[in-house]
Amino acid sequence: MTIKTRFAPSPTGLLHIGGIRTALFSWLYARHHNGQFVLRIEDTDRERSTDAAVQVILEGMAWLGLEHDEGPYYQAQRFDRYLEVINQLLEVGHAYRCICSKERLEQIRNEAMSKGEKPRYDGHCRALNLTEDNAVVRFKNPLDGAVVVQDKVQGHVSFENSELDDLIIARSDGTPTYNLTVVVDDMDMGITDVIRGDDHLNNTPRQINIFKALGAEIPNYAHIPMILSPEGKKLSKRDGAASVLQYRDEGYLPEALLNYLVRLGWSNGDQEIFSIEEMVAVFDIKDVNKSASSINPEKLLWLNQHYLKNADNEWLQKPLNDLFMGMNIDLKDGPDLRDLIEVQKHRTETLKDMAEQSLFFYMDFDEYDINAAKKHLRPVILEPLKALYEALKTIKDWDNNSIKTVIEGTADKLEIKMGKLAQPLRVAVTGAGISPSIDDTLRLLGQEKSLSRLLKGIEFIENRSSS
RNA sequence: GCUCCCUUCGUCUAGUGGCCCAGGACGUCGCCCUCUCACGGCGAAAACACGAGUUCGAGUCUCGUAGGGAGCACCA
Repeated sequence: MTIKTRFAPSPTGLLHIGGIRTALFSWLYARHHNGQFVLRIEDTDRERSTDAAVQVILEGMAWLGLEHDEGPYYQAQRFDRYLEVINQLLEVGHAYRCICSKERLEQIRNEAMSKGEKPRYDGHCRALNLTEDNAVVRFKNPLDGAVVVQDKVQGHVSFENSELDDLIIARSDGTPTYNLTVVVDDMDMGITDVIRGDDHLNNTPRQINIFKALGAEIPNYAHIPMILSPEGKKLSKRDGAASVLQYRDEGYLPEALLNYLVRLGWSNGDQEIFSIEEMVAVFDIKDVNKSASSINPEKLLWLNQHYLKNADNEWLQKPLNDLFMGMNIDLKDGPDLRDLIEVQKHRTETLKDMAEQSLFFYMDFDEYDINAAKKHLRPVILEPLKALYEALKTIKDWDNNSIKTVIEGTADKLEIKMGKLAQPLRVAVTGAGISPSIDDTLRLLGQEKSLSRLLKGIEFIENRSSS
């Protein structure tokens, strides 16, 4: 049978990396088995669902290349079908209407809690055969026996039916609830493998009972552990619970994020680096760990750097360009992006770092970094810089080799160390003490700009020593 | 409270009874390279939650304890 998995996020909050990892595992499982991957938006909560959240799901999945074969389906568009199933359940006696007030339910809950029991609905209306239209509809859960979830990650997990209660499948306004819609959809869409967060494990026996009542085939389940913050707590916005797109905007590459996520709770021996193709080839849901894992931003950064170093310069242009645009930088005034990328990609961790550390190539700076200027733009270096200026001026072919030769030659002639000359030069042309190698820096900057900035640096020292 | 789940270096993990005085990776620290910052190279510190049991032998099996998590909605 063809494997069919699905990713079914609810657009009530922005899709974050926890959701993405679930999506990735589902996607990988489907791809590994040459199966199908369905995207379904669970937007039955019309109050809390937002278009912005739907947009993040669609854009995020596309950005990461987790393409779906079917969908996106929207549950809000399938209400007729859910009602049909609810009525069917009502007719065959697997469900019943209930008019218990919220106050009564609240009271039952409180009593159970105070007696040290698990709060459950007491089945008050179960045998009443009510027909009121404004009643909720409850599913008749079996009273005894047990439901065994044969989970691909968690193993056998058994639940006593006596622990479960008659859950509401339709609200008093007639709208269906989550546990019903999931089952109907998974059934209708022919989902063979449900891969989702282990926060749903407790819902699974209820859903299995509904599947049984419907006479439908029960899918395989795999409940994957949650992702925790670096502190081991629940993920919060600042550690990745915000939109996945934030990672894109911060200059992460899709393959780095995917590689990072796939190694969270899953491994293939000691292998750390996985191309998408390798993941698809070796991923198996059975190898997923059962325990939750904390995210580690440093490792993500390391992977991002790895992928950045190995990325195609041509390909990197687009995302880098977007980042520069976001910073209102006019790229016409500086080096070609491909040339910039070639030198910067080996020394930055994210595209955003790359953009930020390259600003001086595209715009003039008003002030020097105060510490760098204090340390390097000093009178002692005035004459050497002047000599260097003259020498650089004579260069005909502005390439690394001639630039380097001139700087080293000047240092030699004046009997000063390379570093003593290069660092002041760097501060003069970049405004600060950090940049690519000095020859790359000057080459990318261009002869004209290099010279004019060096001249300004010389003037700066002169003004400083005279005041 | 009740039900279910989890527990190897700071973090992600390898490990399916002897190959483990526990391996890899990120991070950290040290050294080397070096015009800055990085990259790179070399090296170091760093873990089987605890307690019983089974066994000739346990990180690996069983039970208990402690700690953590999830669920128990007319949310998904």
